[in-house]
Amino acid sequence: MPELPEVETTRQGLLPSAKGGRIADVIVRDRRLRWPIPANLAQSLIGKTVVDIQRRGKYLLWDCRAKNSGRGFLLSHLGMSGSLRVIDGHASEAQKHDHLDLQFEHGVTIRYTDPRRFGAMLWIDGATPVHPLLAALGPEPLSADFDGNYLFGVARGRSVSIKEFIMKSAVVVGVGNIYASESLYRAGIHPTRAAGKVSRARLVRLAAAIKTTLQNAIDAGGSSLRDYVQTSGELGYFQLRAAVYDRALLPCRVCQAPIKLIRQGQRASYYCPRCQK
DNA sequence: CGAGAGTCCTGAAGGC
DNA sequence: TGCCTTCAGGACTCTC
Repeated sequence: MPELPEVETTRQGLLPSAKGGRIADVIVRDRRLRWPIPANLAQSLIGKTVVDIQRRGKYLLWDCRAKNSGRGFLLSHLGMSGSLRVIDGHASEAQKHDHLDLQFEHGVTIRYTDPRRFGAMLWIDGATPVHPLLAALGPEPLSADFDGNYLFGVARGRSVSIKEFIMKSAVVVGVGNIYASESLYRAGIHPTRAAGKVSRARLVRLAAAIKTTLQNAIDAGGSSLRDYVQTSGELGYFQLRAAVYDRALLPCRVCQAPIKLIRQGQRASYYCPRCQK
């Protein structure tokens, strides 16, 4: 499922095909996503040029402008099974879960596929990307705004586990279940420890671990599970060798202790009982 | 306000 | 072989 590295990889994969391209048509096959695709999405997009694609957390913001008739943003999210890929031409042999096509004047189609339909395709009208979904988001994990001191400040008094804490989008965006476990392992922090009880020094390590883990995955082109599809349409692959994720009972790569699997907030958590305190 | 549970969805995997 | 159950997961939304 797409985590931040996959979303960033997708953004980078789409840019060369989309940037500067003018949208000729929008084919909507199924509106039933996380929220229904708005009825005005197609008419809002058609005739506009995609001048840039930005990322905020796991959301993509497609900056769309028309010469005379305004500006707006396509707000997209891949959910957990969504993908966007570039197709040459406007061929329409759509498969079962191909819910939306963006057809460009220069002959390229960008196709959105999402079997579980947890993703989103929304429209923001106007010159600034303001939207309720974006209003309460925390800092970008790879930005200078995010560091151990910031984490320490927002974690004070919080009894929620550190693992669930770093997965909250209001704390920091883009840290999903896989990278939460991987980052905590790298930082040597036990996932069930209360967020407010982790020392400043250890949160400094954690923030650094999150940055390293995400950046490594981005550099590798995005790791993936099961049904992630790259923008080129190739199947996803594990570029990042997981240290703990999905390795229950397998030996820790450092100390050989069997990796533990527990459940936190209805999510699987993996950790090394010896390396993480 | 925070914490925890519920919710959407489909496909894969496991049990019988 | 086939049906049924369970699980997976992002993140919003609701309840207490």
